[in-house]
Formats: sequence, structure tokens, C-alpha cells
Amino acid sequence: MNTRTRFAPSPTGHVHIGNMRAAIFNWLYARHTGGKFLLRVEDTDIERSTPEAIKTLLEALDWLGLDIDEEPLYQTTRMEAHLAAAEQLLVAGHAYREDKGGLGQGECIIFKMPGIDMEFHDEIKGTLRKPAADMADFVIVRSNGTPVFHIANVLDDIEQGVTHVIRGDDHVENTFRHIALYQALGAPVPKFAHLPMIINAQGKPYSKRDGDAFIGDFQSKGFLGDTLFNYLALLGWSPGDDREIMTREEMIEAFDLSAVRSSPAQMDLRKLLWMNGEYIRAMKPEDFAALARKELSAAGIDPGLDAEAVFALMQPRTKLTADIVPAVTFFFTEDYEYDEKAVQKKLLKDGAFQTLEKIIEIFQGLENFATETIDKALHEFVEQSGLGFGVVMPPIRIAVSGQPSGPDLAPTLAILGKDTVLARIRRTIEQFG
RNA sequence: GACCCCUUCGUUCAGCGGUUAGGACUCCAGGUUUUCAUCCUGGCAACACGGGUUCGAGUCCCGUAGGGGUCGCCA
Repeated sequence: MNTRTRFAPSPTGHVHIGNMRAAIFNWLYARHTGGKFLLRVEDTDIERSTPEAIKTLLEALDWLGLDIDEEPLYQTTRMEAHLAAAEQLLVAGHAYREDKGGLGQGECIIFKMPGIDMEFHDEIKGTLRKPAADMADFVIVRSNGTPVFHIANVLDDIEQGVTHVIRGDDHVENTFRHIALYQALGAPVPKFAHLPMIINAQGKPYSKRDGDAFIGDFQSKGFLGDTLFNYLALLGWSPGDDREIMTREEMIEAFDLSAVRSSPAQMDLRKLLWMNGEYIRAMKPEDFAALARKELSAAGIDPGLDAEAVFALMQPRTKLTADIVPAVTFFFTEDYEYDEKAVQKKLLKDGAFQTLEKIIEIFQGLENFATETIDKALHEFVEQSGLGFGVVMPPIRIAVSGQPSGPDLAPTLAILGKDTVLARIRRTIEQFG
């Protein structure tokens, strides 16, 4: 039997982090078993399932690198099949019509539960049971003639040949109903695996208020798709050893549903941030440069062709791609802002401007304005003046970058070039001195 | 309320009857670095509680407590 898993979201315009983790686990399981990963778009909510919402969904999958193996199945195309199946259940005596008075539009079609105790083996939670008395019949076609989630979901899973239904914990109770449906329809029952919830920092399930529960937010905050994939894969699952930063191949190789924990997990943004830094540092320099260029271009800044040295300086110290632009802007424009606190603390201090005057003299005398010579000159000055690095360096940095901290100063100055450095120091003295 | 599920450092993941209960993130201390970040070293920190079973329990069983899910003509 070839494994077929699926991701079956309803497109709402926002892709929830918990949903996405379900997608990741489905994808990993399909890849691990050499099976197929399918997409079904449950777009029956016409108002919310706009083309933009669907686009958002597909982009999210793409961003996380979750490739699908067959054409997506759109649920709106399946309504006739759903209704036909309900009709079939009616004929076979598995369903009946009744006016429950809900919509006030007459009779709906109700599925009759088999009236026996049921149990199934959940690949994550183990064997789950439910006595017949606790399972009520349920509506499969509304009195307005539209099919309900349960029948649509089951029928489409049958249509797509899904062998493993891997979904959120909140569907555990539905599973008994769904299994009864499979059986009544004479279809093979797939295996089920229910993933524990992801909870927020307060230990509560993510609600609509938790803004950072949508994957688009992580993207715009500067996280990498690979980071989120890796982090989410590790939320509730581990390879069984101490590996954490793993390649896709390693995760695919090691993934197993039985190793998934059955208790809820909380996202730790700090660890996610750490992991993102790890991923960025591990990037090929040219990939990081391309990323940086993209960010800068989006911010309307042209780094020119010769910015590779700047990117090389930034890569090891970047944790979020969104941090790149503010950190490097001063390299590419004279229009950078001075950090007020830094100015107050380090620049408007006794001797700071005298120091800068001296630095101007020293730099003017440098034939070769390169990292090594600048470094050497600065060291000599610090020694001769007896001022100490903590007094000499900050004013220079603030003068050329406006920032209290940043990349190594000597290479920064070398990249900026002698003329720019001198001009900026002079300008700073004029402005604040 | 009924039914079901869950419970190891602050967080996360190990541990699947005998361990000084481990790794990672965070945090703290020290070192490297002219700053910050990185990096290195060290440290703090957990088996929810109560009963069993057993020579021996974080590991098995039963309770209790706490948390969560589900009880729609939503999905």
C-alpha cells in the first residue's frame, strides 16, 4: 500500500501555525514512506474562500517547501458527489430524513450511528474507545441542501485515496463518526493520527487574538521558511536523539508518527529566534547576499554592485532577515539616523570631539585605508593617548553609523572608505560639537 | 455537566523498571572580541500529588488535582 497523506485546510486568508504543523507532519510522513502528499482545499465557505485566500495558502506551502504531488482537489467541485453519497446512505438505510427545526427549512439528512461501541487505533494516541451511548446521530446534509463537513471530508478522503489522516487533536471525537461513515459507504478505513495542539505563551490554545499564530507574520518578521519548518517539526516530535538543527533529508529519514508526543506544546519564540540565526549563519554567502539585496530593494535602497563585503560582515550577526536593512542602511546612504541615547551617552562627553579631531588627523595620514592599517592605527592611538578603547571607539562608530553597536569597526570603516569616513566624522562634529 | 485526552528543568525534546534524570533554548558567571552579535567554559533549574505493584518506579496500575479537547443544520 502506498501512503497518501493530505493537508485539508479551509482557506481563510490566514494560515494558522497549528494547521501548518499538521501540513508539515503530513508531508514528512508521506516523504518518509515514499508516498504522496496531497492538498485538498476545503473552500465551501464561499465568503472567506476568496482567490486571494487560496493564493495565501499556496504561498505558505511554498514558503515552507511543502511540495504537493497531485493537483489540489477543490471541495466546491465535489458537492454533487457528496449529495449523491448521502442519497446512497439514505437508500441503504444508514441515514434518514428529519426536520430538527434548526434552520426552519424542513428536513435534513441525518446519518445513523451504528449503535455499537467503537474503537480505533490512533497512530499517536494509541487505542481510543467510545461506547455507543455516547455517540449521537448527526446531520450530513442541511435542510438547505448543502453537505456538512463530515460527509464532505470523508468522501473527499476516499476520492483522493488518503491512507493516513494526520490532523489536529480537535478531530478526535469526529473520528468515530468518520469511521462509521467509511464503513457505511463500504470504503476502507484509513489510519488516523491526531496531533496535539500548539498553545501560546499563556498556555492557552491560540486564539484569533494571538497575532503571531499566523505564518505570514513569521515571514514578515524575518524568519526563514526552513527555520519554521525545522522548529515546528520539533514541536511534538524528535528524532529520538539530541539532534535539533536537521536537514530535510535527515528529518524525512527519521520521521515517525509513533514518536510524536501526545501532549500539547508551547512555542518558544526565543528558541525560534536562535534557530533562525543558526540557519542564517549556515547560509552560503551568495545566498545571504541575494536575500540581503532583496530586503534592501524592498526598502528602496540600492546597495550597488559592490556590497558583498557588507553582507559578509552582516551575515554572522543577523538573526532575522528583517534586521538586515536597519543594520546596513548607513553603508549605502548618508541619510542615516543618529541613535539619541548613544549620542547622549558616548558623543556628548568630555573629550569625545577632541578625540574625533585626532582621529581625523590620523586617518588623513593613512596611505592605505584598509582594515589592517586602520586597526593598527587605532590601536596605536589608544595606547599613546591612554584613553582606552571604550572611549575612543564609540564616538567613531556613532559618527559613521549613528549606531552604538554594529559590525567590527575597522572593516566597517574600510568598506565605507577614507573620504566617506572623514566626511561623516566632520559632519558629526559640526552637528553636535 | 457528560465523554475523551494530557501532566519530566521557565520552554522544548530525551529517558520506555536499576541513570549523579540527559540535550537544546532562555537565564546567570567567567573567557575571547575595541562595541554588539558570534564563539568557548562553567552554573542554576524538573519527574503535579497520593496510594499501590515490585528487591527496586520518572518509567506499570488506581485515584486526586490541574490543563486541554468534544458535545452545531461550523469546519
